[in-house]
Amino acid sequence: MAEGPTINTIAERAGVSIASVSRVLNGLPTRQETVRKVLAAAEELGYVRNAVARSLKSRRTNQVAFAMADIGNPVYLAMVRQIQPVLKAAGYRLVLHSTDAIVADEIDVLHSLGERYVDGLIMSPLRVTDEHLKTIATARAPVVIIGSVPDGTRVDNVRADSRTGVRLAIDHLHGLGRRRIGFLNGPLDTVPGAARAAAYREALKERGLPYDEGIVEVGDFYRAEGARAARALLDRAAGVDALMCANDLIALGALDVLRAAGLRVPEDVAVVGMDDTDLAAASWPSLTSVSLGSAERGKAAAELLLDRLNDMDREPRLVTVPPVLVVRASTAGEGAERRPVSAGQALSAGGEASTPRAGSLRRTTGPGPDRESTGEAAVTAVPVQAAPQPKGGTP
Amino acid sequence: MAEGPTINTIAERAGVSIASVSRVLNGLPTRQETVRKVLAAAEELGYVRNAVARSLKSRRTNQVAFAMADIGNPVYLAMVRQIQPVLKAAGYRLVLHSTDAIVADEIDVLHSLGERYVDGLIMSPLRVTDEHLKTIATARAPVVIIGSVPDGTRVDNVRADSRTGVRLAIDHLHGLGRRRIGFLNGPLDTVPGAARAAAYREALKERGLPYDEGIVEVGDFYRAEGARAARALLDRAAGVDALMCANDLIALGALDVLRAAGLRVPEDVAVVGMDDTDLAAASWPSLTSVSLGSAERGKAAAELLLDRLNDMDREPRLVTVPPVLVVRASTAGEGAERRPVSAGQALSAGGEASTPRAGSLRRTTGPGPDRESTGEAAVTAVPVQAAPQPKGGTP
DNA sequence: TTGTACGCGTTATCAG
DNA sequence: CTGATAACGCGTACAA
Repeated sequence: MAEGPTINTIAERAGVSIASVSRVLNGLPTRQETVRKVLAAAEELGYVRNAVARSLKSRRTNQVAFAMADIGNPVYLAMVRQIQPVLKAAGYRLVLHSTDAIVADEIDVLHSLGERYVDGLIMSPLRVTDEHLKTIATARAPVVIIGSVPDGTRVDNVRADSRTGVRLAIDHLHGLGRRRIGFLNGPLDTVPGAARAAAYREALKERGLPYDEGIVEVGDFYRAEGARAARALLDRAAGVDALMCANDLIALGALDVLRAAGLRVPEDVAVVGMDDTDLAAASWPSLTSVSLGSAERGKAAAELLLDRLNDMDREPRLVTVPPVLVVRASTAGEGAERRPVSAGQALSAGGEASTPRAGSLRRTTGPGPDRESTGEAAVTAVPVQAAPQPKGGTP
Repeated sequence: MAEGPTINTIAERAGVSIASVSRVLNGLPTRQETVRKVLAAAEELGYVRNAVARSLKSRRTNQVAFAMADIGNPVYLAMVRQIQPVLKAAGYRLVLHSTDAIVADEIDVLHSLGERYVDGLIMSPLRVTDEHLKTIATARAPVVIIGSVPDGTRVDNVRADSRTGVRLAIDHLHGLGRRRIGFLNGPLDTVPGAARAAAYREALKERGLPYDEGIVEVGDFYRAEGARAARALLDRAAGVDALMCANDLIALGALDVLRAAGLRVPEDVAVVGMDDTDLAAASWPSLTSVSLGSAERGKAAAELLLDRLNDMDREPRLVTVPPVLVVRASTAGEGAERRPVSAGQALSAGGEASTPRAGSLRRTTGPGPDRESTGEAAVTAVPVQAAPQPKGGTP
C-alpha cells in the first residue's frame, strides 16, 4: 500500500534519464550496462508500471470487457470459457460485467467505453432498446453484440438462430408422435422471447398442428419461473404430451414439477430445453436440448472483436451460428444418447450441409441472406471443441 | 468510434477556458451563463469524460475488482450477488475476473492493482502461495481475501469455518445412525481441500468412528470429478452408508452415480454436500448441504473493502462466517425440509448461540480466538437475506 | 467568477 | 545510444 515508485524514481536511483528507463522497460535497444542498472533499480524498488498513465499516452488499455445479462446463466459461462482464451492469447485481459439485464446498467457499460477503460466490448443484451442502438452507434471503442439487432445496424454481430432451433425441437417431438406440445417461454419483450414465440407458432403450422393458447405459458428465463409456468400449464390443460421450453433453466423447472406430479418423462410428457447447457446433460432425466451454440458464439464474438481491433475501418460483419438438436433421455426414453441432429440434416429441404473446418469461421459467398442491403459480409460459425473446465473449484 | 472531444474541444466551442469546463463538469460553483454554454457544447459534441486521464490525476478509478477462481461455481455467483449492490451503492463499478484458479493469473490480477486500474480488490484464491502473500503485502491498493490465509498475514480477511461445517455434517449423519461415512474431497493442495480433510478425520474421531482410507477419495471440485470419485469409492468399498462431499458439485456427481448404481438416497446411502448452492435445493433428491455462508462472506468482503477505502490506515480485520447445516431429502427421507441447524445448536457444548442482527456485522469482544497475537479485530458475520434473482435470463 | 500554467506517469520525438 | 522535452486529458492552485 506504499506510494509507488515511478520511472523518475528509478531514473534517479539508476543514474540515468527517464527516457532510458522507459526504453529498457519496453525492451527497446539499449546498452547492456544501462539495462542492467535500470532493471536492478526497478527490482529493488518493486516498480510496477502505471497502466493508467501509459494508457493516457498510448490510448490503449489491453483490456476488453464482456458484459453479460446474468452471471448466473450457464450460457454466459460457456461464452466466457471461449472468449477468455482467445483474448488472452492476443494479449488482452478480460473483465466481466454482470448487468442483470438492467438497461440502465448496460447503457452505463456502453458509456464507460468512452471513458477509455477498455479497448473493446462484447455485449449480450436481452432487450435491445433504441438507447442501446444510439449508444452503440456513437461508442468510442469497438462493440460486438451477441444477439440479434435490427437489420441494418452497423455493428459486428453474432446471432443464434433460435427460429430454426425451435423448429428442430418441434420436428423432433412431432416425429416421436407428440401432438399436444406445450410451450414454456420467457418474457415476450426480450429478443429471444419474441423470436421463440414466433418460431413456435410457425413450427406448429408447418407440421399442421393447431396453435392453442391454452398450452402456452410465459414467464421468466429462470428455473423457479419455469416450475411455476409448468404448474400453471398442467393445472389448466390436460393431455399435453410434450413441453417445449425456451431455455434449459425453464426446462429443469418443468422437470421438477412433472416429477412432483408423478408424470413420467418422457413416457407421459417429453421435454425439450434450449441452450444445451451443462445442466442439460447433468439433469435427471438428462435433458434433450437445442444447442444454440453458446460456445461458438462466444468464440466468434471474440474473434470478431480482435479483428476489429486490428482494423477499425473494416465493414461490420454478421456471424450466424446454426442450432443443433442434442437428443437425450427426456425425449428418447432409456437414457441412450443419440447422435446430435444438425439443422441441415433435420430440415426437409436439406439446405447444403456445412463442412466444418474446426476452430475457424467459414465465410459464405457474398453478403448474408437477410442483410443484403447493408453489404455486410456474413459468415457462419462452425463448432468449437468444448472448453476444458479449469482445475480447482471452490473455497 | 469518432475521435472523442476533450474539454479543450468544449472550451473552444463554448468560448470559455478549459478550467471553466472542468468546473462545470464537476459541479463547482460557476456562473449560470457559463454553465449553460458548457453543457450545451458538451451535449452537442457528445462529450464523455476520459476516465483514464482523470484517474491519472485523481488517483482513483471508482472501480473495484472481484477475482474469483471459477466463474462457473455457484458459490462465487452467490458472492457476486451480494458484492455488487454494496459496491454499487457506494458509487463503485464492479469488474469481475475469472482466474480459473491459475496462480499466475491471480498474481497477474494482484499485480494489475499496481497498475491502478481499480481502487481495490476482493479475491478468493483456492491456493494461497508465498507469491500471493508477497504480492498482497506490497500491493498498492487494498485487498480483501475471501478464504483462509496464514495467521498473522496483515490483510482484511473473510473466512468460512469449514472445520465446524464438516463436523456439523458428520454429527448429523452419525445422529441418523450412519457409521460408514465416506468422504469425497477436492485437491489436498488447496486451502479448503486441506481444511476439510483434517476436519473429516477430526470429526470421525470425536464420534468414535475409525478413519478408513479405503472410503476416502480425492478428486477435483467438479461434478464430473465427483462422479468419478464416487464411482471409484463404491467400486472399492462396500457397506458405505453415507457420503460426505467437500462441495455441492461433487455431491451432485455422487448422486448421479448412486442413482445409476440403483442405490437409494438416503435409504441406502445418505449424501451431504457443502456450500448450499442453489443447485442443492434444486437437485433430485434435494441435497442436504452445509452452508458456508457464501452470501454472507461476499457481503462482508465488500463492506470490509469499502471500509478500508475510507480509512487506509486502520488495522486489518478478520471476519469469520459460521456454517449452517441445511437438511434436505438426501439425508432426511421423504423430501421434508427440516429447520436449519446452526453451529451453536449442533455442538454438544452449546457455545453461545448467536443472535443475528440482520444485514450487519456483529463484533465479538476482543481479538479473534485464533488471531490473538496479531491484535486484529475479529468479527462474525450474520445471515443476510438472499439476493433476488435479476429479471431476464438468456439470449 | 475566470483564465493560465503546472503536474499526474508514460511514451515518443528529436537533438546530441 | 542517450537525454531533454513535448504531448496525452484532466484537475486545480494561483493569479487576474
